[in-house]
Amino acid sequence: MTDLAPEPAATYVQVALNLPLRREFTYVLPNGVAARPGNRVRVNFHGRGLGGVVTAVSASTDLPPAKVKPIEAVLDADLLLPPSLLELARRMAATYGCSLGEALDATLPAVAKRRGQRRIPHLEVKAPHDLAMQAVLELEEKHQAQSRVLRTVLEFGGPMPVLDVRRRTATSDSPWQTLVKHGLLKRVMIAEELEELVPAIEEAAVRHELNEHQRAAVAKVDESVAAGAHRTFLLHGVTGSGKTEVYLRILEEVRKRNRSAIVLVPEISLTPQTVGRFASRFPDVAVLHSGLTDAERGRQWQRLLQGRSKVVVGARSALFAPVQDLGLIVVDEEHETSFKQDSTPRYHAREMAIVRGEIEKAVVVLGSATPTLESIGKARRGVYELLTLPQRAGAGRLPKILVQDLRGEPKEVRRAGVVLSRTLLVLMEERLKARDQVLLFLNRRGYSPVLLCPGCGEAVKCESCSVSMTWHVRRGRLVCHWCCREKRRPEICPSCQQPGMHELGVGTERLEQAVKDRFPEAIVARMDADTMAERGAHERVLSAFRKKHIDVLIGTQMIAKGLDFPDVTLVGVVSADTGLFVPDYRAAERTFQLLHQVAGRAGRGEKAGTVVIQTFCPDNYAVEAAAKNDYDSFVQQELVFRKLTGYPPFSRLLRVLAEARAESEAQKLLQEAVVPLRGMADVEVLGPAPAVIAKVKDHWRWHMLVKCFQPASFQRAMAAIGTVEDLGTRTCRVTLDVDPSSLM
DNA sequence: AGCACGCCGACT
DNA sequence: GTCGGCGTGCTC
Repeated sequence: MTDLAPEPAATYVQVALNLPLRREFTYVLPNGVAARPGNRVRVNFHGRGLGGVVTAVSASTDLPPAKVKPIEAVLDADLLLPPSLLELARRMAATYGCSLGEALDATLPAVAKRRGQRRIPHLEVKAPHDLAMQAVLELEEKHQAQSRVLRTVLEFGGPMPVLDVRRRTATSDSPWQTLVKHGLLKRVMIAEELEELVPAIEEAAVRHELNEHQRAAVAKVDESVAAGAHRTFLLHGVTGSGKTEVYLRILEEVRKRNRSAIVLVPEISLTPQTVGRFASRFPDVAVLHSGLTDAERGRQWQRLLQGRSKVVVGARSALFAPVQDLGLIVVDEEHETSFKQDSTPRYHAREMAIVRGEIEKAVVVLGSATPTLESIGKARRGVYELLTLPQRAGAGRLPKILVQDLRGEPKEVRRAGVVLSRTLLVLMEERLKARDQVLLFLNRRGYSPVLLCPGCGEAVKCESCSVSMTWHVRRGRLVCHWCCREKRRPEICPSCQQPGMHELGVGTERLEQAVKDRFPEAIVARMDADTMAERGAHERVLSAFRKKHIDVLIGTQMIAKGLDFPDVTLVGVVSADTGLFVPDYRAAERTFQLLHQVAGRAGRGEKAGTVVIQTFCPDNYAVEAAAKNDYDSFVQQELVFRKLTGYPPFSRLLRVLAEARAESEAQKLLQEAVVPLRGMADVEVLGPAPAVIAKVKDHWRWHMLVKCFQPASFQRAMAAIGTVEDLGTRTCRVTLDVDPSSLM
């Protein structure tokens, strides 16, 4: 009865799954199904369907055959991940200590589940309104989480995305799931609202005349592209020096050689204005922005694989565009922190751009008016080639910068809380009379960052985080900027029961109020995360500003970058000091960058611009250098500080963060993790110590900072720390951050 | 990361 | 007595 016919040889594949498991799993290919490395597959993993990527194919396996499950399906067989991108993902996993599957997930577009729009889970109130209201009150006693969730959804007034509910209430899935089970809430799938990013070609394809510096830069880069070898350039051009025109010319050259190019821009710059500029010059440009549906993203991918688009513009993830014959990668505004992903895999697009350049023998151009110290350091060591654009192109002139020492302001101005110096007020009045436009920059949203009891000196703090809550007038609530928890404003001090809580400090909301009070006839608009929550709001305000329907625009970081309005002749930095005293070695660098960028918003057109920088620290070297527009002098001084302290560019940093409900647990975990690092050559460890924000969402945080002075010691430190999933426990989460952008 | 199994408290 | 909370273990 034995069937002697030989079994056809089975084929096994290694599959990387998007899980924090740093190993691959073996599956068997069903008869007649073929797969290659780079194919995306669907597999059954522990009872659930998961997408994965084939990384290797083999004829045998050491595993007991019973354990090996078959591949369920090979997805989009024609959409094969190019080997160079598989290699890039491997390098990413090795550098950032994530699993290959996680790295690949960042590299590949999401599989479109359905044709058309993506549907995301929402919660809506199922019970009648008064019943739900009653439940909120009843649950307040014993199930605060459920009460908060229900209240939040009720107040939202319609289906609310689950993600937002969780963020707003700082809870897990379990409270809303219980509410669903009890019939108070209902989970519904609703198509995500999407706006089309229309690459409106407002601007004609003007080819600006290049000045000699621009010409030299283009020639240098083109020479390298022609040579067909990898090379990284650092293009340092002052604001308004015409960096974009340089990129466009280099792109033209690359296209002439029939090679493709990727342009990475910060998320915030991905406006129709920028896109239009590229689109008008390169009709086949593919724009990869965050508003694309998964299906659209997939289609773009296909177009790129087929070589139908050869120029790609996009934010961080556009780096993984599967273009053929890559010749050039541009990273515009290379100092922007949005190039660093702040969730796993915590990669830096700039670093990965260079790796991709190495793999595919492409030229990389990093551009900035204020390059990071890391990049300048590399340029000085000859790792990058420095190209400089020292003057403004076209009509623009550098603005006049005044530093206003706030220490000299009369008491009544300071006591008012809202600090608009007389200098700034006089200039505003003058410019508004002339029908010019004014930008006021303040990097702090809300009305006041602190609500203080003058009696006992206690500030209202978030119950879940160790930060004070910000008072938001329009919402009429206190908001925690770390966990988004909200609560009503207490009438009396929570600690000493005295009335008369006092608003301390100034945010954009308060500034807006002050400006409206002072200039009642002016049209004032505010741009920050609060006013821009609505889709399309960003575009709407900027377009109104462009049409001069707004006289004064107040904003946070959001207005610091890229805005180019010819009638802005006055820029006020309301407080240059907000970022100066944060416990981060880049405090000075970030302040300089910000001041420089903001100042660059003035005098873009024919008219001369003025910038007023208000500060309590006029002697600080970052403020001084920014006021003099002197990047080199800033770098000179900052390098001395970095050398002395051993921070980048003189080391590479590695941050390990442990978070747990019990503080001692986080502490203990790190104290064990640090042992193998102690005494390691060319490695210095700071900590373990409580993190700057010691508690977030009821989790206590400890961290340590590892300075690695050699590439080899970085590798050793990474190996010694081991895998995060081994380190972490059920109750203590561990995060490994290479080249961390935040140390909080 | 999920999602199972397995053990202790507050409800019928 | 059970329902249901979240603490360990495993995944080809």
